[in-house]
Amino acid sequence: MVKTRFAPSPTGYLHIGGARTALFNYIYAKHFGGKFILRIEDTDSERSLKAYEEDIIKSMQWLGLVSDEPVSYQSQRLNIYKEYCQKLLDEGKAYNCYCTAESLEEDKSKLIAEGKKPMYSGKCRNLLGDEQNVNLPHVVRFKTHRGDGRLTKFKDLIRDQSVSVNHSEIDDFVIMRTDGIPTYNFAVVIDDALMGITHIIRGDDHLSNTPKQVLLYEALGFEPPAFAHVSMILGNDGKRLSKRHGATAVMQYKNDGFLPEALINYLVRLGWSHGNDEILSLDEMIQYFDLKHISKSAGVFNKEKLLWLNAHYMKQKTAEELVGLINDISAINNNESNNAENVKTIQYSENVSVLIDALKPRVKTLVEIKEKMGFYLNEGSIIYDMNLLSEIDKFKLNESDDNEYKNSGQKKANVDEVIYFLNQLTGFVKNLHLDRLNLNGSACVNFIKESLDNFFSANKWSLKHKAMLVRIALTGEKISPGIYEVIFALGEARTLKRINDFIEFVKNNEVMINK
RNA sequence: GGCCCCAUAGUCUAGCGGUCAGGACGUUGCCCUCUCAAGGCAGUAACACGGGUUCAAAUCCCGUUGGGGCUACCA
Repeated sequence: MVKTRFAPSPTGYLHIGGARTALFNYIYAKHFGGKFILRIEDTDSERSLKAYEEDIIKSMQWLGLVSDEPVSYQSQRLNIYKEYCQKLLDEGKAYNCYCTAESLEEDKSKLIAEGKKPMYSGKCRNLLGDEQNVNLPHVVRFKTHRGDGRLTKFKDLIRDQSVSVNHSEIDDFVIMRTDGIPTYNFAVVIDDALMGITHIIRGDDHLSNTPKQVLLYEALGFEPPAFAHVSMILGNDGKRLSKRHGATAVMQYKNDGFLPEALINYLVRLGWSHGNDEILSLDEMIQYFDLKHISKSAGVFNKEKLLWLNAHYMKQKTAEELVGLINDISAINNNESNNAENVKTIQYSENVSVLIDALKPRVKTLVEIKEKMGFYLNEGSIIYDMNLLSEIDKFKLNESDDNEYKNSGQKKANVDEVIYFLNQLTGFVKNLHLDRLNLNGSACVNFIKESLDNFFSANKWSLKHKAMLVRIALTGEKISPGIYEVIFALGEARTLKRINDFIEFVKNNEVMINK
């Protein structure tokens, strides 16, 4: 049975590179009906943090990558590593090293100064029993085969070729630290072997470590698993992805309003392909995934494409689902920054439903939906911005002398005409009797559309020339969903109030408009 | 420095000896249109370089260049 694992160290948040590795492992195992497990490699007590551990687990959950076994922690398996270390010691495959960090550092800088490879001298390699005092601080080093001139090789499934390294390149590396905690290369081999991992899919930053691990598998009498090294994700400057390239933490994407299906889809296509397929559900990924089509070269993270995918997946959600998702992240984001405006949770209603459906094609993230609902969420009065005056200036009541206006060039809107129009609009809205209509959302929007169209044509007005004034009156913005939807979402009372408020705004700025 | 890995448009990629080098994001133009989007249509743009092998090379081999990784009592 195929069994894979994702083995992050809790020394940082789960970032998108790690998430992609986890995803590859997960869908590879599922493709073969196998198991996927999560193992926390917390052997670096200096840098490991509980908070990061929790972040990793939460991120994995959010992405839907569930471990088939309870999450394991290396810090809870110390006795196991000790046991195997002793075995190697007993068999003469490892030895205690009493060299101090200072003397090691000295040797190293000396070798570098001489232009030689900085490798361990092997000073403690052949200490006799009576030359040792295990009560003294010491590490355990693995006895490699330096000098035998042979190669250690392993096959990499992604490159579809063997990678080999000469033993002269492999140092007697430390497997057990002074404090009795194993190093990465040692613990990872024991865990993967004991946990029955059949395929190791990991970042290619581990490619150079693999020969050491293969040597360890042999010394321990374990069968090595299959290896597959995925190249790294780079930032847009071609450098290894880091915080300065913007968001890298998975949870940050959640909070920024991305859907997990979008992130997963983006990540799977960053380095893997299935012909020309771009949109893939988790099930489809599982069905089609293979190592053969994983790219060997590094990929650059491209947020534009992620946004495109996110927009795509948002369109597939119902308005009600989106409201739930938006409220969910608003709660989180508001804990961090207490912006009163955003604290409000959105109450789902038919008005909200129509509005969100109208907004869907206009946004790329959940956060953006809420931002663009601002005019609706704002229950008080709109503070009309002065930059709206330029739109008011363009207003012409009588459209038949369009050319006259254009040709006269300087002519500004006539405030009396603007107000006349707004008053007419008020009358129109009152006559709609929106509150008394018994229509569902889309039927009501249609009714508003027909009525407004009739109202305009009866006055020889066109939507084209009048819509903007209606829009800015009702929303305070130059950009909004269609005005029919806006009127429906706002409802009669708020629509009338805003028109009235806007009339006041126009009156108060008459001087500016006629300037 | 040494060792290892990688190389198709701005980006992600298809390709696995013979293709008009295909798709997607982006970008540009047009259509649609109450603004902005979305959508539709059209366009733009790539085999890093140099040698081989072969009738034929983006594809195979070798160099060069460029990028990345490892070289820890980090993972």
